[in-house]
Amino acid sequence: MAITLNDVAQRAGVSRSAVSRTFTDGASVSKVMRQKVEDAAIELGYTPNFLARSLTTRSTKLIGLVSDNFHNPIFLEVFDQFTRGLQDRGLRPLLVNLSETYQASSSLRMLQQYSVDGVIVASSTLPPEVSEAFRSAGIPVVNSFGRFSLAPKVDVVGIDDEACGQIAAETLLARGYKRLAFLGGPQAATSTQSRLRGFLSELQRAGGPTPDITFAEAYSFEAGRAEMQRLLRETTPAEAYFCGDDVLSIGALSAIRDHGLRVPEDIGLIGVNDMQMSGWQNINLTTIAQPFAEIIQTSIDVIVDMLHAPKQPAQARRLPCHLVERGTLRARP
Amino acid sequence: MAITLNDVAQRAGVSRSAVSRTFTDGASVSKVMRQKVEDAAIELGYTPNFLARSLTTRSTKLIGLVSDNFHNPIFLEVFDQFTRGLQDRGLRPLLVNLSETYQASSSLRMLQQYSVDGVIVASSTLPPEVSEAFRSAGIPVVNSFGRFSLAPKVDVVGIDDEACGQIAAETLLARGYKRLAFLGGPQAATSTQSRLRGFLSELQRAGGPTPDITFAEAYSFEAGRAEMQRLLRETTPAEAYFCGDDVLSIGALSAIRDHGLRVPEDIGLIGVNDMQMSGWQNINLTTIAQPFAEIIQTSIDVIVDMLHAPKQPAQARRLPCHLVERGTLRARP
DNA sequence: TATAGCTTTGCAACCGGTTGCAAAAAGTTA
DNA sequence: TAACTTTTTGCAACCGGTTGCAAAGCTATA
Repeated sequence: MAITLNDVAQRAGVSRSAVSRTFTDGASVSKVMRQKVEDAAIELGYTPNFLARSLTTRSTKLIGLVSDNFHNPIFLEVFDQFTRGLQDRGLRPLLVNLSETYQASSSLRMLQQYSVDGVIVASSTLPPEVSEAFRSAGIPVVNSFGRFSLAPKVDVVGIDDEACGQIAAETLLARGYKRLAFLGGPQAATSTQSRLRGFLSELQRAGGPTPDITFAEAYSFEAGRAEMQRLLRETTPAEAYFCGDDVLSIGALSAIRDHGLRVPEDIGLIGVNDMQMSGWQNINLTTIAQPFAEIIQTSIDVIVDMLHAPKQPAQARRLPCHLVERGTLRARP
Repeated sequence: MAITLNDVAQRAGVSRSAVSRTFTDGASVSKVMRQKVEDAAIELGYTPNFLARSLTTRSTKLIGLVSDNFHNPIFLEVFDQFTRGLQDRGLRPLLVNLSETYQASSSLRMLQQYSVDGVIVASSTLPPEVSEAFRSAGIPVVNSFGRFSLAPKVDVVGIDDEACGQIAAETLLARGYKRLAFLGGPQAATSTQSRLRGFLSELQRAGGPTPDITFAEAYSFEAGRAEMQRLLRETTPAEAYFCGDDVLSIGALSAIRDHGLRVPEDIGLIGVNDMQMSGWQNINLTTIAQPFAEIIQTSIDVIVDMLHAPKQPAQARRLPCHLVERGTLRARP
């Protein structure tokens, strides 16, 4: 069926090794030999089989890209940038979608069977153990969008979630809001916890109010909407909410408007992420931007480095966030 | 490093073939042999190398998932369902992101080198030649979201774009709109052309008006917004617009509201896709739903069938769309 | 108990490549 | 031209598996 090394060798009247060498950088082949082989190869339409090659070179150029975030719109941008970045470096993303029916443990086994060169775990909600399992299995791994830690067991590239909470607190205080609230993502998510911690500590430091604290079931529109509906029904709403992320904020926004209240006049809202849609004029959400491009670039750099020099001590990197002002917070008093 | 067949064979004191057979369904192994091997395998933590295996079995279970739609939010849902569907059948998606810097031709070469078992081209904008190239190379391929044709050169699973245009026309006429317009996606996109054709032919059949016709630069929020801004500035707007897709509609919606007009009171809008966000209360777009789940399921079924019985004659399947009524068209008069 | 028939097993070749090694070829130097 | 280097080449073994084939082991039958 497909053209192999042997076919080319035979056609060119040379040894198999000769053919192999012309397709291996840095191997010793004379000009005339190379010419002969290349002619035959072009004639037959030969292209070397990467998988067979990987058997001896021990490198497949396959990178497992595992995530459980196939519902949050920001992840389309994330996948876009990851796939392009990997492609640019000659690496191939093998996509893994974790869910109830497909556990992290089976993905480890699977990625092992495919001899991936490395794994990128792209998720702000998966527990660190998922990434750690890859490292224990001897597979280079980086956890993108993971939680910062001073003594990480695997390499992590993410934002400074605490600083993020801090920025939210500063911003809301500077706008003169008095009754504040935190409307987080799922309570178990590592990102939610850290953002809350930063938010609280900055409020305390600045002598601000003690905020109400609630959590949505997920980082999703529906969850944000449902939780905000509950708050509007059962409580006296705060003046401004720091929401776990943008999609949650947009859900909350819709609940507030449905309830007949105006944003930012009656209630202020600030999110996290700065996803594309937050900039859409009919949403126009004030939010704290994550540096997606940098996180992804850095993650790829880290994994590429590991391919060449495996088993350096793990390092956690946190990249800075910044405020993006739009229309869901009132102006400075 | 990794545990191989040999290690297990040695540990269990049996031949390599015996080990191979215990890990191959349908091979002949006695109970006691299987036990011995499995014990040794578990002890050593052995798991067979899929790539080495693929060399002789000629099946990698790798499926190329190629797309150029990494910006339209619906594609996150699409990737989610594709990856899950493939995983459920033991197939692995090798993701390819086509762009200016990464052409279809290099992706063909690349996927050949990785001996993928098949390819899914998921795009409503790529020309048919992209899919056809895979078929010519002998790789089973299905074009998801591709354009219907009576004599397709490759298998296609998509919606009936013409019927879609027809539904739009019927709906707008039934609502009593008189001045209609088509605001399409990129003029070159196959989907745009067919939707327009169906729209026009139904208007004509029903004795409706002749609509204005314009095209946005892309299926994107910005493009829809820009084109609608231009229309509002330079023309007398129509009473209702049939927009190329939802994300385009949402862009148009934002332009209309910014211009001080109300939807649906001043201008009506109907999209195509029914992506998640269209249902969000702050958008609430009337639209024509694509049966994403069915298209994806069918695509996977088709490719799986091809793995077992390759080179059947190509077939184009079109799945029905349906209207989803929300808030951007006025009620029946 | 010998014989036929079926199952289980190991040998060895193969899948499509790479690579260490030694022989052959080509290039240098005296 | 002989002796010595350096480069190029092919052989053969190997990467981690699978599989056709024939020999070995079992069971059933006469």
